[in-house]
Amino acid sequence: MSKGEYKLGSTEQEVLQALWGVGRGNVRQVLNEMHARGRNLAYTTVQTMLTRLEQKGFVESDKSGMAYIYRAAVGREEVMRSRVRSVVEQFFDGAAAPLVLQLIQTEKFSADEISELHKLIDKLDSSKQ
Amino acid sequence: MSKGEYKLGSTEQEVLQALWGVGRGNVRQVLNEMHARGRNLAYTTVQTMLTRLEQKGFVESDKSGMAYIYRAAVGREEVMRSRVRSVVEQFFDGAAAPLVLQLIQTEKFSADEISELHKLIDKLDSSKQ
DNA sequence: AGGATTCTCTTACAGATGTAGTAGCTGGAC
DNA sequence: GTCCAGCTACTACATCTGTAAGAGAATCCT
Repeated sequence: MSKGEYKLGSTEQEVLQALWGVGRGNVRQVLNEMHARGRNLAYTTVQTMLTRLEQKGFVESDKSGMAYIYRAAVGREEVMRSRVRSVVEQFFDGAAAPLVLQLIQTEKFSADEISELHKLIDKLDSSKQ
Repeated sequence: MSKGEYKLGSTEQEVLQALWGVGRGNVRQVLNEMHARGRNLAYTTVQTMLTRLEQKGFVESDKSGMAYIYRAAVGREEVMRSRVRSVVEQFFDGAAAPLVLQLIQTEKFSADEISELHKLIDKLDSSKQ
């Protein structure tokens, strides 16, 4: 089953994001990061979240002195890709291209971004045939 | 938080997808669609889901004779876009272009898809400057 | 009419999630 | 040595989700 498919509640996700933000740290540091991001939770709430995230395998910790130091056990990239995958599966029948098309049509891109895309696609193009 | 914001559980989503699939129909029809998609739930489970979806405003119904006929109150497109938006916010700081880049780099596209993309981007390109 | 079928309505219940209080341990300040 | 600030551990509890059974009403078959 490859991965238990990143099933997280929304607050859990926020905490994980904060942890990615700090890299590694104890509860307090993650809490502060959350605050910095405008999310106010109680110390113990963050603690609970980190514990649960650890139980689910998204986070690891080691005890250094009195406090536990937490760090993410899964990469941001990895989780992101899985989220994108899930959207692609659910809404585009597994094909990513239509999503790209839809993004290009709906979202506004700057000229820079466009030429960036251009380059990339050209590269794909030539490596393909 | 923001407004309504499509917050659905996973089974709720599946049921909504099935409802999009059938267009409009009663519980039984949605149930059948679910079965067709390989998802086996009890009749009453689907019923519960539809009721909850209605409470949340994702679905509407009207009584025709004995049975309720359900239909989605939100478009597939709309929900999809919101899901994509949420990924973009969470992982790309709100900018869609990086997601497109990441998709292009990670996913495999057929030659057809590539030329399709090509065309689209050319169009964007010229309409932009 | 009487049973079978099919709906809706009501109720249940376990597990996940969000949120947090309280108690107790511990290392440093004094 | 005592006290405090900070950390963990344990506990709590309301909601939300997934899943469904059972009761009762309308409809249909024969």
